Amino acid sequence: MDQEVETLEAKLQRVKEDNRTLRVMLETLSSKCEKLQSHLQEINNEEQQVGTKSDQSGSVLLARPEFSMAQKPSQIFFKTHPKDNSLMVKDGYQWKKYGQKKVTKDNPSPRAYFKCSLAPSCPVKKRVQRSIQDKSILVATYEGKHNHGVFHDLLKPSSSIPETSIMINNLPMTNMPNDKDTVNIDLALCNWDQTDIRLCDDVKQQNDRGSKSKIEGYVSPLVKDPDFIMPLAEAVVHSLKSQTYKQVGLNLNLGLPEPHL
DNA sequence: CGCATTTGACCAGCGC
DNA sequence: GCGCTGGTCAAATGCG
Repeated sequence: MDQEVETLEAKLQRVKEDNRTLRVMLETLSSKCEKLQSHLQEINNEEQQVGTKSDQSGSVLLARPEFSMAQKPSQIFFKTHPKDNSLMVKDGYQWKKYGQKKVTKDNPSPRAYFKCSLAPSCPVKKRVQRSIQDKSILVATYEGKHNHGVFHDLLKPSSSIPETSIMINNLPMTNMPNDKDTVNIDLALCNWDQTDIRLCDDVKQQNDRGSKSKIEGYVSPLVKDPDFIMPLAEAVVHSLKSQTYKQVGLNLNLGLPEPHL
C-alpha cells in the first residue's frame, strides 16, 4: 500500500515537473514569436529603405502587392487515414455539402464543395480535394471569414485520437514527414479562424524561392494576432500534456493546475 | 419524417 | 460562337 502511494507520488512529481517544463516551453515559444516579429520588422525596415533609395534614384517602383488576408483563400492540409475515402474533415465547424465534381482539370480526384452551416448567414465556403501527390492528404481550401464563433460542443472529438490532423509544417507535399515527425494538433482545441492559417501552396512555393517578403506577408499578421497565437499555444500544450500523461499512466482529470497562459 | 448526402443538370466565365 | 471548366442548384436517395 505504502509502496503504491510512493509510486503515485513519484508519478505526480513527474507530472508536476512536466508541467513546469511545458511552461518553460511556452515561454520559449512566446519568446521566439517575439524574436520572429522583431526580425520581420527589421526586414520590413530594410525593404522600406531600399524602396526609398529606388525612389531617390528615379527608377520606376513597382508596388509590392499587399496580401489581403481577408480575401485570399487559405489552404489547409489534413492528413487522414489512407483507407478513409471520405472528403469530410473535422475542423471544428459544421459544413453542409452542396456539390461535388468527379474530376477537375488539375486533379483527377473528386472535389467536394461545402458551406458553413453553423450560422445561416455565414458566407464561408470550403472545397476539399485529395492531394495529387499523397492521396491520404486532404487539401481544404477556405474562402471567406466566419461571422460567428465556434461551438465547442461540436468540437469534442469522439475519441482521444483525432481522425484528421492538421499539418503544421511547410514541407513540400512530395516530402511529407512521417507521422512521428508531424505535429498533430487537434483542431477541436483551437478556436482560431481557418482563414487565419496561411499554409498555402504559394507560400511553400515562395518559400522555395527564398522570398522573405511573401512569407513575411503571411507570418507577420499571424504573430501579432493573439487569436492565432493563444489557441495554437493551447493546442500545443494540450497535445504535449496528453502525451506526457499517457506516459505516466494518468489522465487529465487529476485536477492539476493548467499552465497559466 | 426530417435531415444530410449524392449526383446530374445548369450556369457563368474564360480562352480559342 | 463554341467548347471546356469550375461552381452551384435542386431533385433523388439514404439513413436514423
